[in-house]
Formats: sequence, C-alpha cells, structure tokens
Amino acid sequence: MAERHKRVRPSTPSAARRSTQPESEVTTGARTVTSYDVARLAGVSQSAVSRCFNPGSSVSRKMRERVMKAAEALRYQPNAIARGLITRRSNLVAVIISNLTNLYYPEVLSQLSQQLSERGIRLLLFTLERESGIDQMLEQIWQYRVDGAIVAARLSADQIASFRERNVPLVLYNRSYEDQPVSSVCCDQGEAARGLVNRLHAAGHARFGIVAGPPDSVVGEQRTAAALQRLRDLSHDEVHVVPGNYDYDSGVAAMQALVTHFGTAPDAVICANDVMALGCMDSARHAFGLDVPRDVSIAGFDGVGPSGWSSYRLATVRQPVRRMAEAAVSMLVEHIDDAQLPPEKRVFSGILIEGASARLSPAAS
Amino acid sequence: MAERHKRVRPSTPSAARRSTQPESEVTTGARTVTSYDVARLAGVSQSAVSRCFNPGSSVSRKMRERVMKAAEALRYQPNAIARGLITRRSNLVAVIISNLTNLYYPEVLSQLSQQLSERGIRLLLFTLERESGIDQMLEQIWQYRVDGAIVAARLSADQIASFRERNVPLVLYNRSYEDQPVSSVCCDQGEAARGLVNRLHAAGHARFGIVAGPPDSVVGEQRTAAALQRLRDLSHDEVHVVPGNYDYDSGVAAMQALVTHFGTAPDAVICANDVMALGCMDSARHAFGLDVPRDVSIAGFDGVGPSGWSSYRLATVRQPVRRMAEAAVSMLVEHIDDAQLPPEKRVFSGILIEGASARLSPAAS
DNA sequence: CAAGTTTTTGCATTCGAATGCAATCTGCCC
DNA sequence: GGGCAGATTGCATTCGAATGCAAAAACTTG
Repeated sequence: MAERHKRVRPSTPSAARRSTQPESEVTTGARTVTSYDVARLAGVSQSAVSRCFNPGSSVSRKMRERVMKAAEALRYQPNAIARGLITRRSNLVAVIISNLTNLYYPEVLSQLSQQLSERGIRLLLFTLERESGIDQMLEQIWQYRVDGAIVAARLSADQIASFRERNVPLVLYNRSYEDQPVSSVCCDQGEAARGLVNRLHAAGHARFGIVAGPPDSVVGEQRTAAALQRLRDLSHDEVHVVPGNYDYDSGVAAMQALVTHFGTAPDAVICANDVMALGCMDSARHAFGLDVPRDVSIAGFDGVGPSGWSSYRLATVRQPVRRMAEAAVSMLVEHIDDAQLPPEKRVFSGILIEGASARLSPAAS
Repeated sequence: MAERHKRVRPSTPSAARRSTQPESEVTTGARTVTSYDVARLAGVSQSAVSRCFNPGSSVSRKMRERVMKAAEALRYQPNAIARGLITRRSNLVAVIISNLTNLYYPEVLSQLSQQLSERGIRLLLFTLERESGIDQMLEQIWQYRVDGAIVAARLSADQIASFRERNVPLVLYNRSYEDQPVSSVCCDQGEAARGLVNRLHAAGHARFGIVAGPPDSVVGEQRTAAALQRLRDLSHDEVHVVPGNYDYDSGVAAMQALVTHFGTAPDAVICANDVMALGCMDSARHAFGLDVPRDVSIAGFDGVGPSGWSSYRLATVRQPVRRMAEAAVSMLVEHIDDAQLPPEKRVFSGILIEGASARLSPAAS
C-alpha cells in the first residue's frame, strides 16, 4: 500500500547513470545537482536537505553539518524555479522603465537594483522603446509570476486594473493617478514648478519660455502645467510654451523657437527636464551669443549629473532619487508580504539647486 | 491498476472550492488559473491546453479554438516557472553590469534589453556597486538556472571557469581574457588609442597627459597602456599619467594635477573615458582659463551623449554599442542553442569622432 | 528508568506545465 | 463499407523543492 509511490528518485535515469559511473563526484557536463543528490550523498532524506536550505526549519546541528558538507562537495544550489513553483513566490520583481537613454532613469534603476538586491529580490527588467509594447510586456510579467512590479512608465487605467485583478502588487514611480487606488512614489512636480516660478518672478523676469516634455510624459505635463498656472496666477502674460521631447536636441531647437517667438531672448526658460535645459543653455550661448544667466535665466528639473558640471551649474529641482527608490521598494515589499494592505501614495518634495544658470533673487541694487 | 494515479486535479482543494462556488468564473482574489482550469472549461485534457500554447505541437483547429476561447475567458497565462522546471529552460538571461552611473552602461543595457526582448528572452539584472559582491551574485545566478549570461564587469578566472563547469553560456562584454576560452564582444581599445595618439602626434603635440581609469577597469587599462606604448614608440618622453576613476570630478582633478606637473598646460590630454575628458575640459577652461583646443587638446573614449553637446564637441572614439550588443546577444543565443559551440571572440573597431576639442591634423601653415 | 515532552527526521504529496506513448479519430482509397 | 496511414488526443509521468503529518529520536523530570 505504501508502495504506491515508491517510484521515487533512486530510479531516475540520471541516478542510474550516476551509480554506474564510478564515483566521479564533480561530474563533467552532467545535468545539474538536485537536493536528492545531496540527500543521497549525505545519507539523509530530501526533505532534510530542503530544510537545511530554509531558515526557520528545525534541523539539528549535526544534520546541518552533514548536509552542508555534501552540498558543498556537489556544488549544490537550490533551484529557485522549483522552489518558486511550490512556494508560489518567485522572488522576482518586474521593473518597467520607459527609456534608459533619459539620463535620469539609469540612476533610478541603479537605486532600485541595489535596494531590491539588499532584500534578496531579483530584478526582471523591462524597457520600453515604444509605449505600444506594454500589453505584451504585461503578458510576460504574468507568465513569470513576479511577486510585484515597479513601473516608471505610463500605464492605462485598464493596465493598472489588471495588476489588481491578478493580485500583483504594483508601485508606480513618478506617476500617479489620483482617481486610481494604486500605490505610488512621486516627487511633487507641481510644488517644485511653482517654487521655481515664484523665485523667477520675484527676481523680476517678464518674458517666460516653457519647454514642454513629450506629450505622453505625465511628469512633464505636471511640470509645465503647474508652471503655467502659477505664471498665470502671477498675472504674467508674456509666456510662450514650445514642445520638446526630453532630449538635448529638442532643447536646442526650443531655444531657437523661443528667440524667434519673442524676437529676442526670453528672460527665463523653464524646461521640463535638465537635458533640454542644457540644450537650451548651449544654444543660448553658442547659437545666440547670450550670457547665461545675465541675458537669460534657464532652469530644469531632475538634477542629473551633467547639470552640476561647471560648464552648466544648472538651476534645477533635484529629485531625492535614493529615498524615492527606497520608498518604492519598501512599499512594494510590504504589499507583497500583506496583500490586504490598502494602496498608499508617497510624495516627496524636490530640492531646489540654485546653480548659476538663473537669477533667482531680486537684484541687489 | 490504472487507478494508481487517479489522484489527479479534480480533487485539488482549489478545484473543490471552485466547484462549490457557483459559476463565478472570473473569481476574485482566488489563486491563479492553471492549464487544468482551462482544460476543464474547454472539456479537454490538460495536455491539449499545453499543446495549444506550444508552437509546433499538433493540434486541430477546432481544438485550438475551443481551448483559446476558454483560456481567454479565464485570462489564462501559462506559468513560466512551471514550464521552466520541466523544460529546463528558464528563458532568463542574467546581465551583470558594473555600474549604471557610468553614462556608458545605460546605453549598453538599453540595447541588450531590446535585443533580448526581441528574441523573447527575459533579462535578470544584476548591478554591482562594489566588485566584492560578485560571488554572491553568481550564486543567485545559479539558483535561477538562467540560460546564459552577459557580463560587463570584471570576472576572475575562477569565476569564468564556474560558468563553464555549470554549463551556463557566458559572453563577456568589453572585457576579454586572452588566455581564457570564453566568448566575448569587445571594442578594440588598443587600436583606438594608438590611432588617437598617431593623430595627436602628427598634429605636433609634445607634452602629453594621460588620465587613467580606475585600477580595476580592464578597458581603461588597455586604453592607457596602448596610448602610453604608442607614445613611447614615437619617442615621446614628456608624458605624464595621472589616476582617475571615470567620473567627472576625477577629470577635473586630473587636469589640475597635469598643470601642476608640467608647470603649464599639457599639449594634449588623453582620458580613459569621456566623462573624465569633459571634466578636464571644464577644468581647463574654467579653472585655468585655457582655450580648448588651441591651448590644450583633449580626447576621450566611448562617445557618450554629452560628449557631442555643443559646449564640448569632444574628440572621442565611439564604440558601436548597438552592433556590439547585437553581437553579444546573438552569440549568446547561439551558445544556448548549441552548448557544444566553441567560444568566440568578436572585436569591433571604434569610430573616431573628431569633434572640436583636439587638434588632430598638422597646422595648415 | 519509565513516562512525558520536545525536537528531529522521513514519507508522501504538491506546485503547473511538457511530453513519450498508446489509444482514438479522420480521411482516403479501393 | 473495409482497411490503413496519418493526425489528434488523453494518460501517466516528470521536473526539483517545500511542507503537513506521523514516526522516531533526544531530552526532561520525577
């Protein structure tokens, strides 16, 4: 009766092979070592091996030593795939990032990677060239049964809903949908933009240029909208918005467009990100011979590396990337550990870096 | 007799639960849908479902339609974990990158990600802050039974050997060990460096500064060594090497050190990467009031984005990142498909971007 | 040292999909 | 309609580790 399942491992083909081959333990080119192999060598059961590799299981010190010795001899590493199947925990987290050429995202990714790794979680990376590929990407994500996801890309309401339906914890990075019950970590773009405008206003700028981000960038939209609104509230009417797509060249082009529009240099240019601001600056200086910030003040957002270089010293609003990444990861982990937790939105304030590319205070005179 | 294994799915707890609950197919908060669920709904066997999701299996059109309809109704996605267990193919490739703050690596990563994704392979990302963590990282890699790995970080001979022992195909990116039988994709650093030196030499520079990369960077070492050797071959004796660590500030410091050493500006500075070159340039201009390239020629390596910005227009050797990534991925895939293939090293030439930061041709007069 | 605890250990089963083999079905030809 | 080849389907088993349960071993205690 108890014989019913006695088809166990010892009769496995590989086991057979192994036993015919005279004791060549570090077998060359053979299939991988399993917990059964370790168990056999240590003369214990497979469950014992499993327990030795799982903290919190009760194992005597003698047992642990024997098993560990055998495991080392065989160079055994537990198979995370098999483990994931039975525990229903893959220990994988998907990270979706819209585009890595953005100069800002590599830093985010780097922080996320560190934070996840410290918690023993693996990172499955998805990058997005065209926004179109998201649905396919999501299918992959479902297939890998990731424990959660951190997304720094635009998701539709349906897409967000699909995470909920499938019980995959989700944390949005730098995008938030007020009407959606979804966790997110953001930097308050509106606050930052308004603060910047206030300073520029107080310093006496009149003609404002705004360089927008690409139309599908939520963050960019928030930045320009807030700046625009604040300018309006301050009764500025000389404001011109030009499009941009976050890259250097679009910043260069934007400066060109602004000069054309105003017939002269604008007093201040607010760019939806740093890289465009740097493009503006270079264009102002080299194409138009303007002095920054005497002739024109230029400001950006993000606080990426080059904005601090001495050629630029850009006025910008730095995002506390490290803390944001930390928050994203710890929120995600909490939601993985307790699926019942309600969504949570965390908002950080940006840090204004004054730099030297904008007049931010009223002239001394 | 054939009853022996009749413990099949229908008696599973979840199945029981499901059948007691009146037909609420899109069950809320339930466990995930499996191929058995689809099979039951479609009134076919689990194997049939499996075959429908595996190209190349023989399935009648009627069957496929029924199954697909059921699968869609249940929002079924095959479990890649379970599939990986039985097929011994995880469809995962590990990518190890030393540090993402380097400005060059994000581009590499982005390309790798795209290339892998096009081939339906998932990317497990490992980033490295300290070089020390590699062994731990490797353990994780073994555990996840990745199908292969692409590594842009320094590996010891032992570490490389461990890939071979475990039959995990490996492709090194931009590092190669001549004495090791390991696949790699590189950009010929020596050739590039020598070419650069030749041009600078021909243009009549005498006092040379070389800014080295961090001691553990193979690429940096190759660049500086080749440049140095070539200068020696050309009988230059006014050559000074200063240390650097690839970041902007170290470039700034290097310029300072060179000026101190020569008592005046060097004629030409060759930096082991672009970012340091940009630091040098800014330092030369802003700290020493030098004109680049009239007073000093500056050159770098990599061809990262900012090197092309109009403030810099750096003379640099661009690596064909896209093609290199493509090569790395296709080599890896070949080795995954045929484990017997011998290692292969592919070397690309860099492309000299003349820019405007160095005098690369003899003066016209 | 017996009886009662507590810890260790092993057994059998499970996770979800893939696959060799055998059974069944189809279509075709005579 | 019979017979046969080829296509389709289902059955049973497998991948490798985790775990509830019961048996065994190791301690306590009186």
